[in-house]
Amino acid sequence: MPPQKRADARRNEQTLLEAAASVFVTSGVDAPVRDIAARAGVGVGTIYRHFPTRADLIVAVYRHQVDACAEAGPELLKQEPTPHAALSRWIDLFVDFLVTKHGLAAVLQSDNASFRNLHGLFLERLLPVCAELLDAAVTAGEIRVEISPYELLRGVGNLCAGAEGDERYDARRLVKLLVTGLRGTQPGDVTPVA
Amino acid sequence: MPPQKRADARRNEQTLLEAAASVFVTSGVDAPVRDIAARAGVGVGTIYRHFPTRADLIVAVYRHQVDACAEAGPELLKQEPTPHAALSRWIDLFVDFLVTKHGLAAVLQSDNASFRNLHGLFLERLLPVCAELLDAAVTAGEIRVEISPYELLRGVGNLCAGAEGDERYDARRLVKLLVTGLRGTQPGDVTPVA
DNA sequence: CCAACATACGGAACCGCGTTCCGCTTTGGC
DNA sequence: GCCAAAGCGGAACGCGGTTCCGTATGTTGG
Repeated sequence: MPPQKRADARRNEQTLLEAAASVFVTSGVDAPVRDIAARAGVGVGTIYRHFPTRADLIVAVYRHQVDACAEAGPELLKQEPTPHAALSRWIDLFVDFLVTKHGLAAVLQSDNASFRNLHGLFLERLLPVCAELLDAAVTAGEIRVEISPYELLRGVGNLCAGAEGDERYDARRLVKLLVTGLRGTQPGDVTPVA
Repeated sequence: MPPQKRADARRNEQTLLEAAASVFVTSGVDAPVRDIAARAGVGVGTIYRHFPTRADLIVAVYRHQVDACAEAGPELLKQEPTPHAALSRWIDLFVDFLVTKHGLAAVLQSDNASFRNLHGLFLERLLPVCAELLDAAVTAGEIRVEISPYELLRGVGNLCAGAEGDERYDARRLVKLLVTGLRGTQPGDVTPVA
């Protein structure tokens, strides 16, 4: 068993998470590390002892929400009338999450080495869920297009990038288009357009 | 009439464009300005006298290709059997262009002030063309989904971001999905899937 | 309660990047 | 050949992530 961390260290870690979360809200996920340190009233060194890289901090801040999103998957599969509906709702959740975090989607697709972790966390948690929902929809015959869970997730993530602050661009609409497109062309299907 | 530029200046501008193009190919669009200067055998100052910002240099390097893409639009409208086919082909061109330029799509969606120009050039040249094709497809009754040219262009661009170097992610497939999705669900339609 | 040691802290320093600035060089019209 | 004007090189600046290390502080055995 590793020895307990010092009390002040644990306190600082908490403070940092809160400071980061709050700064992310106001200045976006791209906020300078120094700003977060300042907000938390600590030195930058302290950040880096707790979170080896910027990306780790971001991961830590959003871990709970990502988990929540992941856990919602199976629930939706039970509640919604069809697997495709569940998939669609779940993707809505994902999109809501991304779109409300200024700059998150953008940073998610940066292949900067330091952000691998971020990408990694999202994949690790969400990919299995996405796969489950997608599989269900496929075996239910609701999806007639070849697509991998990974591709779907990335596609949706990409569509969400830079979606804030541009009233001409509505990520949700495009994602909906994509998800609807998944079912391929079905004869006699009634698709509400508005 | 503005006075002629000095001979060495014109020569340098050319050299710079070539150097930049070549560096972009090997190191991606994100290559450091210093690398480009070194490759061209000039100082960084020279770059900035010719191209006020990084983005302007990128714009200059790709202007011809963007123009070519823009000009292909009306052509396709004449050649292809239907407006939707023309739109689809045109978007293929656009995607090809983006995907083969390492990092371009990513930089295109960065809302960094300095990249506004880039975004701007693309929009200025391509938006009208996209609008024309989209309009044609709409009035031909081939598209039953509300979408603006801007949104389409951005969506496609976004889907292309980070597409290189990830064999699990095929931007073309997703774009195709999106474009197919534009027609909405049509009864008895024959959509070639492969 | 008090050393004495490990642990954690602050923030200066470092590196890479875009961009700016300025003293020097080159060009081209006379 | 002369000399503005135009252009050039690259040092210097600001900013952001990350590292380092001298100092402070929590912890623990006496």
